[in-house]
Amino acid sequence: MTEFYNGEEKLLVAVDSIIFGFKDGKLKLLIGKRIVEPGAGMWSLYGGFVRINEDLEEAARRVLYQYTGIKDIFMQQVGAFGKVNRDPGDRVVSVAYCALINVDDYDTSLLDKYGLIWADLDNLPEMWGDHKEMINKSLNQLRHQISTEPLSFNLLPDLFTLTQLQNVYEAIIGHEVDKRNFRKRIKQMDFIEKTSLIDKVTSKRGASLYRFNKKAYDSDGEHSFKL
Amino acid sequence: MTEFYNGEEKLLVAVDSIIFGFKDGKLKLLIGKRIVEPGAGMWSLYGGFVRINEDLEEAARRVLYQYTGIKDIFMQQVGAFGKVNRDPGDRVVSVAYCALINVDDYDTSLLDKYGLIWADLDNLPEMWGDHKEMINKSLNQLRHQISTEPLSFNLLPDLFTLTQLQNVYEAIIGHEVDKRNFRKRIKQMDFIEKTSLIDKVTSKRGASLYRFNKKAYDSDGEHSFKL
DNA sequence: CCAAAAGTGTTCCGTCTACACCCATGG
DNA sequence: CCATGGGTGTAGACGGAACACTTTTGG
Repeated sequence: MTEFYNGEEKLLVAVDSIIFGFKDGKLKLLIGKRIVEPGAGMWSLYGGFVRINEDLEEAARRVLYQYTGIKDIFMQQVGAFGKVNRDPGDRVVSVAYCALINVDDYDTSLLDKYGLIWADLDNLPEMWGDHKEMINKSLNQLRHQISTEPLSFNLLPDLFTLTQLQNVYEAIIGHEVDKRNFRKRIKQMDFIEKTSLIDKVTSKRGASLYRFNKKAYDSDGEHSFKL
Repeated sequence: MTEFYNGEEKLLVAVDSIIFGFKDGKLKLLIGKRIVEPGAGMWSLYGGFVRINEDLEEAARRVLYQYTGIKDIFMQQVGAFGKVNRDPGDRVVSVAYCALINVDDYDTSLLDKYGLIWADLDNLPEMWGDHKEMINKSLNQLRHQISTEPLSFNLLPDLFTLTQLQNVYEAIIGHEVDKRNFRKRIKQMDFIEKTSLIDKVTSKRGASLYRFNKKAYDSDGEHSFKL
């Protein structure tokens, strides 16, 4: 590529991944201990440097895949973090990306290899640099988004019970909601379909299984719900 | 600074400024024609490269000041834009920042010097690269924010009439609202104070002047209004 | 038979919306 | 005297929040 902007200073650009996972009814966060200096041994989001020939989002996906084996999931930009001294190792501008997955859907062997763990969101250790700030911003974003977009379904199997759906919802917003009100709202969303199947695993009585109908959702347009 | 991350690729990092201005009851956008290749002559946001020893936000402020003489205003990050080919001149990751000002509060001599103009938001020309995308994202953000934060007051003098306030509000959200409902909401916000002064300039009858009380606002906590 | 989860309606209250007329004044 | 912008109230619709009991069945 011809370079038009000679004489300008170049910087390291990194991506950091904020991966929220759902497990045991709670939100978790994927973190690991830094293995490189400076700051080796500190808890940290994992990330990597953006290469000259890859998009920011590509870089985020590459890094996610490398550390977790996860691919093809929805990742969303949280923002750029660019204070001069945010990383004592060098001047690094970092772009944070976030994703939301179901912990049990993925294999943990890679995680072990890199020493990554699912930490409890409401009991995080001290974090490296400005990572706490990234996490907070992302969490805010997530909570806002859940009232306009159907995030919860990323965390559930194709068929799920309403109680499971409610558990996911509560984990994200961070507090409990009334069961009857919740189910009333669901009933009005025609893109959440009741099937004739019954789940007998999680309860003795058995609960109806539901399904998220993406086509109905996409074609609907009107989504002023809270889920 | 010692460099810990040797061997990683460095990129150009730029900031682009999305400056919304309010004038004649409408939202405007500050744009100019590119003076450097590639793409010289195309309409563009103005921006600049981030230096190794300045924060992203510092860079945004420096560039804003350089082109407009404006300083000490609230700027907010819109996001990072980092597709590989977004700028044919070189690999550039750009972080967009946005601000909102009142056009008449500032001197235009610098703008003329750099060939910047206040373009009509709803009648923008073709824009360079991904700048249209930046603008749209920023506008969305702005419209969301106006329901949680008192943006409008940046666009008004210290003392303003309710009609002026309503004009600003309508310009941002992009449609008209009912006068009585609007004023009802205002009455419930105790951080918008009626003064005993009357403005006789804009109407024959005269309109009461109001003031935004920042202290009352900050100490209030509860701001579930729409303004 | 009992523990555990599923399922189900109603009432109240606050908020948003739609809507139309009189007032004061300068020119 | 009239054109211009300033100022005011009410009624209905709607949506969110609070609230408790019955059902089924595996162990």
